[in-house]
Amino acid sequence: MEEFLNERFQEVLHCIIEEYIVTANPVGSKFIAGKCSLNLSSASIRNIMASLEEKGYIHQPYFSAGRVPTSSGYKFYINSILKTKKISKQQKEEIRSSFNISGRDIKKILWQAVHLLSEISHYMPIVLAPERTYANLLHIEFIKLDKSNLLVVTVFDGGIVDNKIIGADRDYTQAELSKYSAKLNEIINGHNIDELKDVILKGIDKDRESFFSLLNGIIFNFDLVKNKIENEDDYLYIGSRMNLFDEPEFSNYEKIKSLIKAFEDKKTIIKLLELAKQKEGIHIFIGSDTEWSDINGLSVITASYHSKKGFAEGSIGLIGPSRMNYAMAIPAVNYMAKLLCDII
Amino acid sequence: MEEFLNERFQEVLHCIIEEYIVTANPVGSKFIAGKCSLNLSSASIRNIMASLEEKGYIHQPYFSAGRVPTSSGYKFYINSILKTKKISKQQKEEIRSSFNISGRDIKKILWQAVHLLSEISHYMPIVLAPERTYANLLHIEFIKLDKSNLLVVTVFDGGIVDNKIIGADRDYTQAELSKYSAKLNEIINGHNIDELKDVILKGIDKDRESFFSLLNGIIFNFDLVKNKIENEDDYLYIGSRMNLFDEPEFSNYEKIKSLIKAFEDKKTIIKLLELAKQKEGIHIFIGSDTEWSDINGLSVITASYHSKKGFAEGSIGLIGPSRMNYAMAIPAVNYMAKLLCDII
DNA sequence: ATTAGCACTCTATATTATAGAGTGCTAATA
DNA sequence: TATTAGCACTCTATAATATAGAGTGCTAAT
Repeated sequence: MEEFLNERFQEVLHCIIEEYIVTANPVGSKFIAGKCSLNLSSASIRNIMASLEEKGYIHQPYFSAGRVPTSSGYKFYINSILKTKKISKQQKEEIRSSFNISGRDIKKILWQAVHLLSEISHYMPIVLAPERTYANLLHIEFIKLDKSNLLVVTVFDGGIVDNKIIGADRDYTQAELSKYSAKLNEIINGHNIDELKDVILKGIDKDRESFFSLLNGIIFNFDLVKNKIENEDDYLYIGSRMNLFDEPEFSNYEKIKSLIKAFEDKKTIIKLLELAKQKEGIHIFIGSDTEWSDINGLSVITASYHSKKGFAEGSIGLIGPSRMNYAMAIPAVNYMAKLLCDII
Repeated sequence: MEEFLNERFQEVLHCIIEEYIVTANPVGSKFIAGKCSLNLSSASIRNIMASLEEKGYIHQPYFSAGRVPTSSGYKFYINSILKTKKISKQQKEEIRSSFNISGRDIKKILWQAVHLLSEISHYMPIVLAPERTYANLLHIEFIKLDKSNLLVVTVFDGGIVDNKIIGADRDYTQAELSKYSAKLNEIINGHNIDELKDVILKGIDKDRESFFSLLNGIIFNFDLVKNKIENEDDYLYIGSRMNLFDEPEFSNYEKIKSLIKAFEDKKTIIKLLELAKQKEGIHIFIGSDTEWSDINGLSVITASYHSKKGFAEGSIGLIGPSRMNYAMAIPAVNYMAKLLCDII
C-alpha cells in the first residue's frame, strides 16, 4: 500500500512532521535545510518537498506557504519513521502507584485511568467499560421496592454491578424474593451471561411457574446488559476536553463548536472504541479515515485491554490533534492499557 | 433595597430589556420611541435613559452606543415588571405525557427532566439528585465478591440504589451474609439514614461482635451517602451545552473557553443548586451575584423540588445568558420542578 | 547533482478612509 | 413646564489600501 521512500525523503518528511507537531505552523524549506541532518541547501529541500507533495504526504495550504503533513503523511510517519519513546521505569512506577485501587470499584478505576492519561498526555482520553458478555455472574438478588416493582441487582466478577428495576406480576413478599434469589444463586454460580439463560431454565423445574415473571424479567435484563450497557455514562468515560481546546487548531469559534457538537453525541466515539476493542493492541485513526471522518484534524490512538483470561474486554483511547505527539502518546496509551489489564 | 421607578421609567426599562433579549444588541433611543407604548420622542426617551443609567439599571458599552441592561436592571425587571407567560394546559399535558416513567429509575427520570427542559427552553438545564438523608431505607443486602471484598447494596424508597464495595475483615460465606442481611432488614424497615445508626446499634445485641466489621462498613457508608453522593455523575445532571454556545454572547473563542472551563468543574454549579435546594420555590441568580460570580453574563433560574412529604429533596435549574427569556424560562423551570415533585 | 539568485505569489498586519448609529445639548414649541 | 426638533459630536464597525515578509519555483551557474 505504502510507497517506498528513500532515506532522504523520509528524513525531510520526518523533520516536517516533528516541527509541525511542535509549532502547528506550515514548515518551510529554509528551516528544514538548517535543522535536519541532511546537509542540503533549501533549494534541494524544495525539490524533495515538491516530490513529497506529489506523492500526497504533505500539502501546501496556499501557494508559497510552507508545507503541512497530510493524513497519509502522518500514516507513513507512524508506520515507518516514528520511534516511540519508552516510558522510564521510574515513571511507570509513579503512574502505577498513583492508581488507588482500594475498593475495586470498576467505575472509579476507569475514571482514574482517564484522569491519569489526561495528565500524562495532555490530550483527551476516552475509555470504554469492559464488556460483560463473558463476565461471570456472581450473584443475583431480588429486592422489593413496592407492590409492583422489584429491583434486580446483578453482580459480575470484577466488581461490576448492575441495578435494574422491573415490574412485578404480583405482590411478592421480600421473604419470597429472598428465597428465589437464593435458589437462583445456587444455580448460576460461575456461568457467564451467554450460558446463563440455558442454565437457569434447566435448573428450575417445579418452581418455574411460581416465579416465572421474575425469570422473564432477569432474562430480559441479561439481554440488555449483554448487548449494550444501557446508560452511556457507565459505558464511555471521557476526559477533560480542555486539553484539546488549548490546541491552536481549535482556537477559533467555528472549529471549537464543531468539536463540541461532535463529542456531545457519544455514539461516534463509542463506535470507534468498539471497533478498537475487537483488535489486538494499538490502533491509530487519523484525520479523515473512514472510521473517523467526523472530525477533521483529529487523531485517535486506541488500545484494547483485557483480563488475563485473554478475551477482549474493553478499550482505551486518546484523542488529540492529528498533529499530536505520537512518540509520547502511543506508549502512554499502551502502558495504560496494560495497567488496566493488570488491575481488572 | 430597590428604588421606586415611575411607570414611564419602568416602561422604557421594560422595552430595552425585552428588545435586548431578542437581539443582544445595545438598544437606542430612537428604537424605543418607535416601539414602546409611551408616545414620546427619541429625545425624551434619551432623557429617561440617562436617568436610568444614573440609577444603575442600564449601561452604555461606550459613548454613543445604545444601552444594555445591567444586573440590577434585570433584577428590577424580574421582580417588578416581568409578567411570566403561563404554560398552556395543552403544553403541560404534552410535557407530562412525554415523561416515560416506566421503571421508576431515578437516574432515567432526572435525565429525562434535563432533556425535556432543554428542549422547551433552549438553555442549559441542570438537576441535582434528591437528597438521601430523609429517604427511608428499604433494604440492605450484603453480597460476597471474593474473600476480602463485599458489596453492600442499599435501597431507598423512590428507587434510589447505592452500591458500595467494602473490605471484609474475614472470609464470610454468602449464606452468612444473607443471614445478616435478613436480620438487618428486619430492623431497619422504614427508618431514614439519620435515625439508622441508633436503630441498628440498638437492634443488634448478641450478634454484634460476629458481624461487627460489616456494621462498621455500612455505617461508614451511611455517612458517605448522607453527606455527599460520592460520584458527581450521579449527583449533578447537566444538559447539552450547545444551546448556550449558540447564544451570541459566547460567539468568541475566549468566552466559550471560559464557559467550558467553568462547567468542567461541577463544584460551582453543585454549590449553587445546593443553595437553591434549601429555599422554597423559584430563585434567580443574575450575572455578578455573589453566589454566582464565576461567569459574567450568565443567569441561573433555580427551583427546589420535593416529595409530597414536604421537605426539600433536590433542585433543578436552568442556565442561560443574563439576557435570557425569563418570561418563558421561569414558568418552564417551575413546571418541571412541580412535575418532579409529582413523579418522585 | 546541487545550489545561489531572483522574480513572483500570497498572507498577515497595520494604516487609513468612510458610513452610520446614537448621543447630549440647546433652542424652539405646545 | 414638559416635550421635541435640530445639530454637532463621538465612537465603532467595515471596507479599502498599503507594506513587509515568508516561501516558493525556476534558471543558470557550480
